[in-house]
Amino acid sequence: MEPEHLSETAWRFIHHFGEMGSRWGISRTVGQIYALLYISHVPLNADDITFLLSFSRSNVSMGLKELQSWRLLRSEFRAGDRREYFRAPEDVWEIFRALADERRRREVEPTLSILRECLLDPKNTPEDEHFHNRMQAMYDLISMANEWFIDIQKLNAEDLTSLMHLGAQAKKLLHAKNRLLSFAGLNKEEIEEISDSAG
Amino acid sequence: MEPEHLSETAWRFIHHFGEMGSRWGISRTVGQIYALLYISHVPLNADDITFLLSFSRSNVSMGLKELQSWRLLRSEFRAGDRREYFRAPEDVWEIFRALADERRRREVEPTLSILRECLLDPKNTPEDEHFHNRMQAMYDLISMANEWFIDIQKLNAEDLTSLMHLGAQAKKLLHAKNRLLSFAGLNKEEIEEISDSAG
DNA sequence: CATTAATTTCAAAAATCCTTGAAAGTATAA
DNA sequence: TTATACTTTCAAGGATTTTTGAAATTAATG
Repeated sequence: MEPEHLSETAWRFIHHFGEMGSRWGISRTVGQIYALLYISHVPLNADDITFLLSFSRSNVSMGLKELQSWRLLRSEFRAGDRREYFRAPEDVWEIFRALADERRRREVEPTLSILRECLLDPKNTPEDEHFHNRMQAMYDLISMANEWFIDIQKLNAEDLTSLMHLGAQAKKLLHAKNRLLSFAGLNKEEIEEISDSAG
Repeated sequence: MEPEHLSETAWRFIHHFGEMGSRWGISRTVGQIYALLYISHVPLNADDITFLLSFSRSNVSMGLKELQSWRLLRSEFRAGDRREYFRAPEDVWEIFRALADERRRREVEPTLSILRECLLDPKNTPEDEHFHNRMQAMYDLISMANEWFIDIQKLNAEDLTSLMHLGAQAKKLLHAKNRLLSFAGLNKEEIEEISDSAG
């Protein structure tokens, strides 16, 4: 059972994500394959993808392999059919999280390692001193963002939504909460306890 | 006055950021030029960069032009010297913010436009319906993250730090605050007022 | 075990992206 | 105005990345 050809709209979507992928270190092909799997209402096998996107079979195979290395695919087999069927996870936040986490591991962590190494090197001149400070500043920011993402990653889609809508206002909240609790005459430990129980 | 050659450590740093750049849609050269400017204790002109990194003069010129298009450079002139001297902003958060904002404008906004267009297209079949829902889900997440970043961008480095350290706990705070204010017998408007004044 | 179905590997071709030097452009100084 | 110092443009060449088809591999079936 061959799948139908793609609609005009579907192709526009797929094409755009191919282009975007190529700006993000993922090849055009891989971007398009993923976009197709993302919008498909039914899991697809490699031949379906080859047919729908007109790539070579081997290109599709390599693309699927790469997507799997990013942990971005689910796959299944069917009775009486040897072929493997692929699909993208339902939840967009889950997809984004997988992608971001993999980049974190492949790119951010190695960068932090290099920075740590460089920070250990001896400082012989005032220029070295300056260099050291700049690297430290960069290390601090990347490290903080890295930790932050590890933390955020634990949230489900709903909690993420409320946190994001909170946005920059979260800072205000912290102040407001502490002020209120001070009014109420509570001490630090009691504040923490209430915060925890409210999660 | 020629600048000295780069130290071993400096070269390691520059080389790594060149490689990283090439995974992020910025060419190796451009990545290295920026890394050099970032760690330099003194502003550099195009010839200094050519000398230190051994690229062609024209490559450096184009690289600097690209970095300027990303709003990542400061430049200055000196009395009795026609050459333009470049440097990176001091504040790493400012750099990151400029980079992220430019990507937001160049990549995220166009993606949202395409999605909006696709979402307007007619839904003729159940497959179209499914496709529509998936695009809507993606639109919602990207749009939310986009708004969030616009919001976060306004923060200075210090406030960013406290917000990030707050991390996923911010959600708890929201609940804790509302509970406490309820205890205190305040209504919604009063809560907002206190939150605002505490910023 | 041999056959068939499906997938993967890999080296070469194609496409894309990056770098260069020569030439043109711009602006200051004499 | 001409000479000089510096910067930018651009087409050609070089390097890297992507894509492909043929051949090898793996795995299920009769």
